[in-house]
Amino acid sequence: MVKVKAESQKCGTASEKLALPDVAWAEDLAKLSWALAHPARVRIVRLLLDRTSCMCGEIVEEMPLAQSTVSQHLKILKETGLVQGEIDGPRVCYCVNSDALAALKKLIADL
Amino acid sequence: MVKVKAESQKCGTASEKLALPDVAWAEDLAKLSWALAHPARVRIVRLLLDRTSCMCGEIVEEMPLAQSTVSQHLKILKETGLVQGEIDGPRVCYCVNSDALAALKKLIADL
DNA sequence: GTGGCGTATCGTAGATCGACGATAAGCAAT
DNA sequence: ATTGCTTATCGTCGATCTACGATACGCCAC
Repeated sequence: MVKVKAESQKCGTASEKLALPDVAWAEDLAKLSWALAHPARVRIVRLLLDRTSCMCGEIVEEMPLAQSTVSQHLKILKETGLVQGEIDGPRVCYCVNSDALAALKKLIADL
Repeated sequence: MVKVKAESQKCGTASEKLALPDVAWAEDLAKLSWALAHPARVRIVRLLLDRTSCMCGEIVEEMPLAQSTVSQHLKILKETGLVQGEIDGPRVCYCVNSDALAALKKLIADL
């Protein structure tokens, strides 16, 4: 839906520049894309989608990575908003933020 | 903020393993996502989509980056296959590879 | 060929990532 | 309060990214 006005002219005039909102838009998409820019994070998201929720320890078992490394990836995913964790006693139950995922899908689809 | 659903579901003993193809799939998606994991590259792709094709020099003028930096971003985009450049005399006309873009859209949409 | 234009590559420097082990922090049960 | 389990953070290392200027390459026009 974030359509940009058509400046579909020939590659002759460099007069047009990207609108300011476009910069923020690019940063949003870049941030979300960056969250998925590592295979481990992609697999984590996939895992959470398959299970709807999951503990950190289980993710660790699925991947050849140390617990601290997985925790860091989860932190990144949380910072981008793609994943959220709910404290459940001594554990944390992670799940995908479907709103953020939908936003990413829309940004990509509207590309 | 966004709220999360109940944590009641215990993530019991389902020690499922990701299928092997899933690893390759994750790497593919990660690679494509990585291409868009930088605002400059997002803007480049957007610019190319708006114009269907564009020279490197024009991209440079649209962004506060040196020509060599833009060239490096273009190289990354080419390596991922999202963008391709046609040599047109002394210049290079870049355009988005719609197949690769469609592949990315599908990978994201199927998430 | 020479010159000029557009692009790619090189080399460098600073910042960030990705990985790990070690350690701290939080909560439930004893 | 102490123990045990789960997760987060710290500190560090090597690798990679990002940016830039400088330079090399390719292609026309002259």
